[in-house]
Amino acid sequence: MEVQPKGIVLKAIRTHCTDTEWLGRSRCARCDIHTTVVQHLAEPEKTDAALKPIENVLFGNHALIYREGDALQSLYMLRRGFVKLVQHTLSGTSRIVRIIKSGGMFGLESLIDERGRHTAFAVGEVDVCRIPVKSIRRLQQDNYPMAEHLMARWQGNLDSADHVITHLSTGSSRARVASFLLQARYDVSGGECEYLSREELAGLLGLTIETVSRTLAEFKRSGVLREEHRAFYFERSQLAKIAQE
Amino acid sequence: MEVQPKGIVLKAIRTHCTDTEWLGRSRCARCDIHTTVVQHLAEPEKTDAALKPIENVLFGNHALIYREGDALQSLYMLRRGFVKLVQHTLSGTSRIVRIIKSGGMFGLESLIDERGRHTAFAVGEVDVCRIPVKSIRRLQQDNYPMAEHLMARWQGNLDSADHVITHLSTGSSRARVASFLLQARYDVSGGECEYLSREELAGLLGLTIETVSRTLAEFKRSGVLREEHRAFYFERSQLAKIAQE
DNA sequence: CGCGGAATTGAACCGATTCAAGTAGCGTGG
DNA sequence: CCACGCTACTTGAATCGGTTCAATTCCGCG
Repeated sequence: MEVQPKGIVLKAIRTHCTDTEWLGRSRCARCDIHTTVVQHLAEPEKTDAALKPIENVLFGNHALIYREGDALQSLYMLRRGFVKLVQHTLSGTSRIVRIIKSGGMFGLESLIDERGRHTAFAVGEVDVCRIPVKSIRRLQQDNYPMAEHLMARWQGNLDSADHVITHLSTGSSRARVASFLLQARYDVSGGECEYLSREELAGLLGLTIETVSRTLAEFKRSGVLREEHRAFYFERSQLAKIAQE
Repeated sequence: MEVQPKGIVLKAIRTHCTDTEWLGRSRCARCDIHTTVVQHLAEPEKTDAALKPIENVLFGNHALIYREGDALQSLYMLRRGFVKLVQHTLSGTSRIVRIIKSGGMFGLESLIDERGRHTAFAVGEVDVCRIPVKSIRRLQQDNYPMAEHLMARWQGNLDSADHVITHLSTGSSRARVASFLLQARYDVSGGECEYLSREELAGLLGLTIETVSRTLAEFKRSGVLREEHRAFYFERSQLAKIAQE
């Protein structure tokens, strides 16, 4: 229950928890993500009722969203920012299992048995929709094509987990860091690239902070990587070569 | 597309592909796994039609079930034995991403976009039901509570993947091997414990064959582990202590 | 019996970790 | 505005652990 991730300090927890009206229908209806979840609204009036309990919540960097073992009554849709899902190992260190990117969902396990599988932290400024399980069930009952979307989400998370196993937890430190940069860069849309700290990178790649730092430094020295204002720049082909070492 | 896992040789591929009658209804109806997938059969006659195309297939050890990148038209329910899901890394080596145990499902991605995410091999004698995506969709159309079961399966696979990340890909070789033994032993029901080869263990734990062999040998020497007739015996508490090193 | 694949064991090597020290960056308060 | 302190990051040197390469043993099977 109690999670004390080594070296990670929780900073601000700002939850601009809005009243139901503010977000209930007016916002959801025009949310670009909304359409991917609730499509083909055959009977809008029913949908509105189901959507009302959805809260829009903002978290500051390092904010705790939920803990491993928590009883989750909601799942989350990430509208902006990144969320890291952390599990602690038997030895007490913590391992980042997945990075959720905007548009992704997490806490889906709440639909199965409510037991949160990870501790979820905000990485940077984060904007989520907290969707009560009840809302989902209600939509499902009304026979909205909810299930298929959810299954696709599950598969997406599974793909992400498999990627961490195959590419970020296997091979030399050079290959892992390169693999991370390739897919991180690839997934960032819009240019602004808020990225993980060295410590978070270490937790995701199963390496130490020092090794990550050294590896990045070496990449920079050899000219395949540039770092400016907390953003990385590189040529894909060069890093791709390193990733397959 | 072409997968050539380093050092892994495909042996026999025996597919006792049965005619539709043999399995169609008579077998499915009394399959203990069947009930977990298709419950509450409101209209049995419709279900029968959907279940008919389900094939029961046997694979020998090391048999290839499908390849990474294949267009899957079916998903699989494992009735007996183990299946390993393998992905190849950028450097050409292969990594075991998940071990499916009897009762588990794999190839669920066929429901999303048909593209097989892994190469699936039989580990030992394997008995699967190959369920066409069409059958699933048909059941779903008829409003059977299929979706929830499938979501639970997805979550189960996700839990498994996360476990590989957190416990089998992190920490010392001693801790990883101990963690594997703990959960492997725990999951084996019925006593007979067909287990993975050293090579497969290495692929799952992200170690080399030699390291796995050495670690197991050390466990045996120090008295925490016994190996007889390809089965491991140990006291949970002792290995649990090692797992948290 | 002898073959071949899997597993074991040894020794040298290499790369990641560990421990320790130093630097850079940033917000706070004097 | 600078000084301070905190944290994140960097860098170095020594150590440790896993890999690599090579040789040997074990075991099932024709």
